[in-house]
Amino acid sequence: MLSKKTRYAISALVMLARQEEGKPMLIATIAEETKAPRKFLELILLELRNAGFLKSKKGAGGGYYLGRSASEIKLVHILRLTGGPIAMLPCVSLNFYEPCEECIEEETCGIRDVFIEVRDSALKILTNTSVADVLKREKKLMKLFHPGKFK
Amino acid sequence: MLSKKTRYAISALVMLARQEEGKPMLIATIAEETKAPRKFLELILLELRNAGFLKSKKGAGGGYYLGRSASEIKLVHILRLTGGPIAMLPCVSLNFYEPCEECIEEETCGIRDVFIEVRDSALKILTNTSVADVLKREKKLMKLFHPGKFK
DNA sequence: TGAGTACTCTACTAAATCAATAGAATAAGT
DNA sequence: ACTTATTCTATTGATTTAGTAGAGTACTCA
Repeated sequence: MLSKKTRYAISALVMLARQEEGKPMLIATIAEETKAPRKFLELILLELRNAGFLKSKKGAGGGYYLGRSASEIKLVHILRLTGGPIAMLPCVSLNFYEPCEECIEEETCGIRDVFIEVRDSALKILTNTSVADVLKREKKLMKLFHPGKFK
Repeated sequence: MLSKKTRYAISALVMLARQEEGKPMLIATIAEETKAPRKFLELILLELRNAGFLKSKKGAGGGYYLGRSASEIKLVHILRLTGGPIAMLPCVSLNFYEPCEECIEEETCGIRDVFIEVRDSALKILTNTSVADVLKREKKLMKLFHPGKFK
């Protein structure tokens, strides 16, 4: 399961991508719209900023805006930054690897072999999907479920 | 990430499948080989038994043995039983579903849409892989890494 | 230039979950 | 009967996640 932290991070980035134009948005506004506790969100936005995904402006008229184009920010980057390992076992994690305590020999472990496959299939989707793609999906779904509101 | 509980459950089942023949195996033996704490493993085996994956015999010469053929026990069954949701978000979980608190409308949520795809790709592998398949993979890997020991 | 706005940073606390332990009860075999 | 071994309930400890508090810093605009 993704942590709330990761969930809020994705929501915030999608939100800022929707806004586009590079216009700064207040933490307070993002918090309200994504239903994240304001102070908690601050920490998350800060982390995203330090990693270069966001930029910020202080003072009146300030706020957060995307630090790079929405199509360059892949979901896998967000997950990794906010600490969620993608793999289901430590011994198959690329970025949070830890040797398996239970099995005798990693290379010949059948369990590990299966979960490498699971990891790869998830990774493939998450590395190919950007924040911009999420927006595209959103639009596609809107047309599908509320055809009247669009043409 | 899978919980230790799930990890121990899979290991135990694979272990018992390797033994086959329906000969009962002591908790103590399984615990030793899978490096699981004995008392903790007891709880897990009990749960597997109550779900029908294992059978047990009390008294001298007793122990645990497979309750059904190794090829019928799919990994997805074990994960679900021992409590690990497969999905990365509650709102896309088939067995542990909870409505999303953050988004306005589930059907048109782009984030959800992506994670449905991730879930399905994992599910496909886990429903198609049985404990028997894990053993097969193990053997294949053994031949690959230790070709001398086999013919 | 100064008043107010809004991000930045460090430290702490609360809650939930996971992992493990303890010990008594029950059942089966010899 | 006595030993072996599973069954079941309850409790504890450790770790992680989620959220809170508050002081500090930088910037904008009038």
